Amino acid sequence: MFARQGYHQTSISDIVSSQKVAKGVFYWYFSSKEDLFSEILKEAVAGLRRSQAEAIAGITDPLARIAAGIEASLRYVGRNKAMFAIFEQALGAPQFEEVVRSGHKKLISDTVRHLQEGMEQGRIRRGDPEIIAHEIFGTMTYVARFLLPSGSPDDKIIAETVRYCVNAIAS
Amino acid sequence: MFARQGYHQTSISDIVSSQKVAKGVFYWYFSSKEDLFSEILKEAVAGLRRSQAEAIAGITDPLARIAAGIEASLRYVGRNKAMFAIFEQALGAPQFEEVVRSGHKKLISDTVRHLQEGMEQGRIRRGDPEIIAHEIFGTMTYVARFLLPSGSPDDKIIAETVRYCVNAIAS
Amino acid sequence: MFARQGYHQTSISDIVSSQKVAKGVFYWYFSSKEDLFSEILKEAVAGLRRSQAEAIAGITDPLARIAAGIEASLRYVGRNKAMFAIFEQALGAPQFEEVVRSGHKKLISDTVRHLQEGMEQGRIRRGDPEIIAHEIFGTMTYVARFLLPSGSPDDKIIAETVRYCVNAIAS
Amino acid sequence: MFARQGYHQTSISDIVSSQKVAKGVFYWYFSSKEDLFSEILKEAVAGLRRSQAEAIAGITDPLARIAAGIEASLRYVGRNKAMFAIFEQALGAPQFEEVVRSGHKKLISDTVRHLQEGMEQGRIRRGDPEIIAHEIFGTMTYVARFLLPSGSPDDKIIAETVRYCVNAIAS
DNA sequence: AATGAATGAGTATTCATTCAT
DNA sequence: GATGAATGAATACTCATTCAT
Repeated sequence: MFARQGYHQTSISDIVSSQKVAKGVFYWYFSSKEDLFSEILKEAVAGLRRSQAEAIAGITDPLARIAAGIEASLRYVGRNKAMFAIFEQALGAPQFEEVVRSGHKKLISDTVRHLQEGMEQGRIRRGDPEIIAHEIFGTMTYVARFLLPSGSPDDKIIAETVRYCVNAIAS
Repeated sequence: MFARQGYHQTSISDIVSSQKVAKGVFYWYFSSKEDLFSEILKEAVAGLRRSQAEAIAGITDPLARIAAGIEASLRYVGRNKAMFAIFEQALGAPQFEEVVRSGHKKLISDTVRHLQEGMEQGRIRRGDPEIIAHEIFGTMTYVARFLLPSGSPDDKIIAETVRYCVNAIAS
Repeated sequence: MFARQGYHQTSISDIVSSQKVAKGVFYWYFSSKEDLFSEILKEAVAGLRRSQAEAIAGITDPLARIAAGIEASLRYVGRNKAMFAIFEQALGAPQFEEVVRSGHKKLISDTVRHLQEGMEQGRIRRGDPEIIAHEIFGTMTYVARFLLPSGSPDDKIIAETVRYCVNAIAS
Repeated sequence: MFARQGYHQTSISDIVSSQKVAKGVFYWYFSSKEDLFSEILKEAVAGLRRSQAEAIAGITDPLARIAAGIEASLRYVGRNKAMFAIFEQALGAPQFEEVVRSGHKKLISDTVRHLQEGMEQGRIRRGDPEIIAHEIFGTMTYVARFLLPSGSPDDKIIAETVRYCVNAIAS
């Protein structure tokens, strides 16, 4: 509901009545509306990291790992569009700044590690890995936001995006 | 104020009292809170396009035009962080979907034109220009969102980002 | 309404609908329910002090001033039973401790002044004026609380109370 | 907890968790929150009467009995400040009017008996014993409320209060 | 006897918007 | 053009109470 209607447009009333439970139950499990939203946010980040980790398991080449990570991420987001929409809402809201920052840091530092390794091995061009990680992340995010919901086949979009990022960073 | 506190955390009261005028004045100039926000949004998009247009004026090589556009955009966003923060808030809110979509379409189609020209001239690798335009946009956006507010010098970040995008699309 | 139904049993809704105004008006004039209650409290104390001051104006004998003050207070409370009931509710409530304390201090110190003067002139027996002031106050308060609302004629009660206090403190 | 935080600020949750039992237990022993509060109230009145009865046992002079009763009451309240605070909260609340009234009636009629006897024996000045009993009660109550919690030594306050009341009613 | 999850009515407060002056 | 008092729908959150286990 947060994804569909937005955080502010979704009332606790909406939430509990959609689950056919009384209002009190909500507060038995969550301390506030913000709390629920944060939980979803954290779960979204955790899920994304899990699917990235699975995808790169066993791949030794750092550049290939990054490519696999991008593909896995886009597929994950494709399957969990609601979670992604929620993430987006959190971006602009001061009250979720902290959760967003912390999620980001984790995701970025995962990528930074592969980038550093790749640079050392000469597979990835030299540069500030922190900046490059953000660039990759941004590429993925926008594609996910504006293209995956559209009609065009995901596979084509995903392949193009992987190619874009690999070109951008390969040495 | 929208940028600093968020759309919902900013009340009409806050706005008018910061300008030392009465509430009625607000409704003399804007039909609603949403209207004001949309105006700011449209102005942000227009400003970004203007600075892109200025930057690429006189450049004939399409790839160079894109590079110049990216640099100009990042500089513009760096100078107008508040506007950017507002844009971000609009992304997650259903009520601004339309304005966002329309702004995006304009920005994307500006880039698509250069990409198509570049592909025809062999300066830019073949691919779906629509997808590539989104990729470029996403790269810029994330960098703007997460790196420009940080302490590190903008020039370094901008140079790295231009390089990233050019590598990604050059043939 | 606070006096009749109690602070917690009186909702903002009750208050505004009794005045046939919308809920928002309440918050235009008072910042909260607590604020309204505090205002009433302060007004009650101010009114009591005013009627005491009027009653003792021109009386030179300190003991007579105290007697006149007691009579005036009881008559005031008799005329403003609602205000008194409100004061009583504030006594037990932690959130009004401060207002109560400050009101009390004023009323007590008014009396303390007369007591000291009376002791110096030998009209009033020696003793801790602070304690005696509380004793007088308590006498009045309980009488007001439990006897004035009853059927019996006020004059008799008031006369008896004045006599009680005067006996208690005269030298 | 009622004394410290107030009746409304104390939830059943607070109560049961402070005792490390589940909510259900509360309703096994008490039928409602009001019920618990009333029980405490009644117990407070009973305790006060018990300590008065003990104090006056064996004293034949009615005036001395009253003096002993006042001293015993103040000492009891000094030892049971929480109970007293609870009594005070009940004063303003319509839902406890009945319990308060009934407690009062008992305490007042105890005193009235001694007063009548004292008047017959010429030890106590003539007057309406009902009114005088309230006056005595009020004196004690306010002293208890505002002076006993303060730092000053209880003995001095108690002695002064006994003197005040005895002066007030002695013939 | 005891647990604690579930209920749902109740309530203070906010705020976009209007409109008589 | 401007004021600011008034409107009232909307909403997060609390908490006494119940009851299946």
